[in-house]
Amino acid sequence: MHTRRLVKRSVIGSRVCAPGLTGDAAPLTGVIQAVKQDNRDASTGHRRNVYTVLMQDGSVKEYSEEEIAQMTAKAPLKSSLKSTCNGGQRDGLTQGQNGGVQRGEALSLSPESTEEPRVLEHKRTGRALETEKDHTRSVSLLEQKRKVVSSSIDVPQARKSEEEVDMDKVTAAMVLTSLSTSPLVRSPPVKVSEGLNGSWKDGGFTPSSYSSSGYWSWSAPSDQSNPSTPSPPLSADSFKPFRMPSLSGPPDDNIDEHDGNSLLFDEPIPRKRKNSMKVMFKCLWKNCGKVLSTAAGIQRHIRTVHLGRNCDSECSDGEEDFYYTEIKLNTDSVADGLSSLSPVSPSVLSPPPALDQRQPDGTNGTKSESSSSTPLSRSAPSALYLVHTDHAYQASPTHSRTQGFGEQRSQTIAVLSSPPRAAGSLSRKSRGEGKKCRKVYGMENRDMWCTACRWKKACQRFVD
DNA sequence: AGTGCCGGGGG
DNA sequence: CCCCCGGCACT
Repeated sequence: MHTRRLVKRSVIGSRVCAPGLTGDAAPLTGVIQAVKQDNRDASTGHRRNVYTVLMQDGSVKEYSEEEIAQMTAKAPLKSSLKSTCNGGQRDGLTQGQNGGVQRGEALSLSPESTEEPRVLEHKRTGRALETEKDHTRSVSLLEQKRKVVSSSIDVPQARKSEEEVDMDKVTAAMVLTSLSTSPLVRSPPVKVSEGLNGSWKDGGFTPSSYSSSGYWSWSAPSDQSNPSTPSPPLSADSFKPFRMPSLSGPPDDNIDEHDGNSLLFDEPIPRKRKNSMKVMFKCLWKNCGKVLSTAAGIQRHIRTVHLGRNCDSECSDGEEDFYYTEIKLNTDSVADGLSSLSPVSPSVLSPPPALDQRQPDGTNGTKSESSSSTPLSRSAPSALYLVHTDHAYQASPTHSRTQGFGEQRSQTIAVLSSPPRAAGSLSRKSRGEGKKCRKVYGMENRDMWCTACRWKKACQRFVD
């Protein structure tokens, strides 16, 4: 099917690889300037297209459809052009995650696919035309490319060189395009997030712009409801700036990303995503629940307030880590995309409220709503927290310290910020899922439980 | 079945 | 109060 779709559409602006006047010896690349149908000329009787190509050397030539197709298809060398132009193979390669299906088609290059190049082209000029006609396809390709960006593929380079060669006026545009483009792709989770974290975290919260790694969402405003497409895309605006240089190099980026595109494509391209995350640090000390925006702050808080140490961080033995938890709030729409339940309301973004509700002593009835142990558990989340928890033992420092019960540190857990169970039973909230004395100490050590647990009351030690 | 804890009891 | 437990809601 791809062939059908690929071809026959406007290819103006597409680059092609054509044999020089002398033949294959010196292949030239050129840009299709016009296409016309020529019935008369067809020796075979059926009509065919004649492409007017502006060659890199400035000359203008006309080629029949077949000629162009062949040129591109035949010489391996030239194929570079092809890939350069359309990036088709890349698309196929990188599909991994989602949307593998449709992309697959892009992969195969048939002779006809010669025209595919134009897809790429839309970076520059020809895009408007093709867009209109074949935007659907274009979009998918773009998407793919975007996704692929990070992957290491040699294609890019080839393309680049080609472009340099044949692009004259277009070159500039290309460069700009590639530089500013695609948001892309999978962000190396950890790295990115950390880096970003620090920055915004310290400065107060900046609700939007942080993209978390691991989660992507596609919530294009206009069409998040595309259940069938698992693919996501992702990209966060914030990435743009650095992404190019480091990740994939200019070449692959490709594509779209220009405003122009967005205008041209009426389809919402999932690219501009905002994955925003916030990181908060919550004190886990019994009945404290203080939430600070910086790790240092929370550590200091714990050190001074709970551990009774006044010295600076130097004298810290790291114990503070056990008493606070890092919470990442993912404001983006993973939730809405995945859970498809409720549209996200911005209001939910602020973590504090959610956290606060339960910290009080747990007796007011709202205590355990967010679970720290079940990832993505609740339904209809509007935002989600990634809780990075270190231990929650705030019990008696001496105890936990020396005994070291579960030493599992750093578990990353996702918790939803919106009141999970609102929908369900009103009377009873779901029970807290965090560690409780019983779990931590076991029935054998019941005497070590907090009194509340002993009384079968809401645990006050491990308040989640 | 195991767990969390509300709502009630007894001292 | 302190301590304990029946029993329900959840997982």
